[in-house]
Amino acid sequence: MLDIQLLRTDLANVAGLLAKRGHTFPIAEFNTLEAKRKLLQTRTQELQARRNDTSRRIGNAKGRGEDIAPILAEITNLGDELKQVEVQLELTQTALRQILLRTPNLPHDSVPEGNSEADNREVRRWGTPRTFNFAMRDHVSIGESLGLLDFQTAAKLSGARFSLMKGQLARLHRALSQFMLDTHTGEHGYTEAYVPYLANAESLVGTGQLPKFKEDLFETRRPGFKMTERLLPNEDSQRGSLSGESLFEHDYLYLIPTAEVPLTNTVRDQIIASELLPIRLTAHTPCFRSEAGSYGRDTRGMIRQHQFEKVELVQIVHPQRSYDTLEELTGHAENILQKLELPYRVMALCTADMGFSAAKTYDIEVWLPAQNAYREISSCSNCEAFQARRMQARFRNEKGKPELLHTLNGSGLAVGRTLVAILENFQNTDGSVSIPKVLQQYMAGLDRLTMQDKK
RNA sequence: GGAGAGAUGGCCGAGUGGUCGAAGGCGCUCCCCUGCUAAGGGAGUAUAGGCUCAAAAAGCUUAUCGAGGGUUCGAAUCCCUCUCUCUCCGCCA
Repeated sequence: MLDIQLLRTDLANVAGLLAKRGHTFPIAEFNTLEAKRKLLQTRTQELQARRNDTSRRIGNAKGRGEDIAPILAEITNLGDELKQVEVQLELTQTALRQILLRTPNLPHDSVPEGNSEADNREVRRWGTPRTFNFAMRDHVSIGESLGLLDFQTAAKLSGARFSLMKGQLARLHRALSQFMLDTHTGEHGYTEAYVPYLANAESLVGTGQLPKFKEDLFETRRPGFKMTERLLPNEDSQRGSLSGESLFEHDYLYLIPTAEVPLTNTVRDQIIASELLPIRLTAHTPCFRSEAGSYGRDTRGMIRQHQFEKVELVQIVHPQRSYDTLEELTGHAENILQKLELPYRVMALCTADMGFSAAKTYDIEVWLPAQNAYREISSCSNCEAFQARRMQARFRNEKGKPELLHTLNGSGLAVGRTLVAILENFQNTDGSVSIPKVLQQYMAGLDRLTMQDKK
C-alpha cells in the first residue's frame, strides 16, 4: 500500500510512476473521494466532539442532582445526523482504501523502464551452458524413461498441472530442499521456520495477494461453515458492516502461494525492537497456485504446477538497509545455484514486469538446455514499506518512534524447477542423470539416477 | 464434540454506565540526591488519524480496553455475534 499522504500531496508524480508499470491510477475518482472524505470526517468529528461534551455535562449535572432535560434538548437530532455522517464517512474511506489496496508499489529509481519482459536488463551471468554431443532430452522424457516421473497418474489423482515422482527422483527432490535449508541456515544466517500452509485473508492482504489477485489462489472453506444459513436475511444485526471487509472472511482460508505469506506476516501488527533487526527467516513449504490466465503456457512437464515446493527467504529490515539487503539476499539464492553448478543469469526486472508489491526485483534464471533458454527459478524483491504499511509492521527508530519496516523476499530456490534444471543439465548419454556433488551426501552417496529395475 | 473460565497500555493488574486513554505496580527515559553501588525523591513514558499550517513546531480534535454490531445523552463496564487463549472430559495423527 502506498502512503496516502504521498497521494494527497504529490498525486501527479505518483500516477506518472505507476503509469511506467502499466497501472492507471484513478486520479479523478481519488480526488473526489478525498474531498468528500475531508468534508465528512471534519463534520463527523465536530459532531462527536459535541456529543462527548454534552454527555460530559450531563454526567456532571447528574452528579450535582440537577435536571438534565435542558441539556438533552440541545442535542435532539444530533444522534441521527451523526449516524448518517458516520455511515457516509465509512463508505468513503472504504472506497479510498479499496483504491489503495489495489494500487501497486512504486518502482525504485534504479528499475529499468519497459513495456514487457523483453525490457528486463541482464545484470550478470554465471556458468557456461553445457554443449551436448548426444541427443539431449527434456526433463519429462528423462524422468519418464527412468520410470521415476509420472504425469498420467498425477492427472488421474488430481488433474492437469500436478506431478508424481517416485524412488530416487522423489528423494532427490527432498534432498534439494534439505540442502537449500541447510545452506541458508548454516551459511546465510537465516532462522528456519515451520509455518501454516493455510493462511487467512488478512495475511494475504498483508503481503498483497488480496484483494486484487484472488483468482490466483486456492480458497478453502472451513468445515462447519454453512453459507445458506448464514446468508438468510434478518439473521443477525451484523449485516451492513461498514468495515469494507467481508463479514465471512474468517470462514475462508487460502492455500499459501508462497511461504512469503506466512513468513512476512509474522511481524504483522507488531512494533519490533530495533536490536532484533534484521529478521531473516527461511522455510520450506509447498506452494499452491491456480495459474488462472496461464492456460496453454508450460503445459508440458514440471515447470508450471498447481503445487510445487519452494524454499523461501524473507528478510525484515531497517529501511536504510533494504537495498543492500536485496543484493545480499539475491546472492544467497545465487549461491545455491553455484553450489549445484547450474548456469544462470540475473535479470533486473523492468517496470512492466515486476510483481504488485515489489519496488525492485531481480529474477534469477537458470539455464534449461531442452528449452535452450534461461528460465525463472527465483525472484528476489524489495517491497520497501509497501507490505509493512498493509501489515502495520513497524520498529522503534532511533528517536523511539514507530516507523514502518522494509520487507524483502526471494526464492532460494523453487525446488521443482531446480530439479528440472538438474535433470536436463546433468543428463548423460545413457539416459542416467548425474547427481551434483553437494547433494550426494543427502542421497546416501548415490551419484547418479539410473534406469529403475523393470521387474 | 460436551462443560467451564478468560482477553484491559511494553509487562502485571484494578476498573460493572458518566469527568476513564484508563488507578496501582513493574519496566524504561530524564532530573535530583548519593564518593561508587544499592536504596530514595521528582517528572515523563500507547497507537493511528483529521483539522489549522508553505513547512517545522505547536495547538485543537477524533478513534482505539480481542473483533464487529446493538442499547444509551453517554459503554472497558449492559446485550448479541464472532475470533482467540486456558482448564476438564471425549475423540484423534
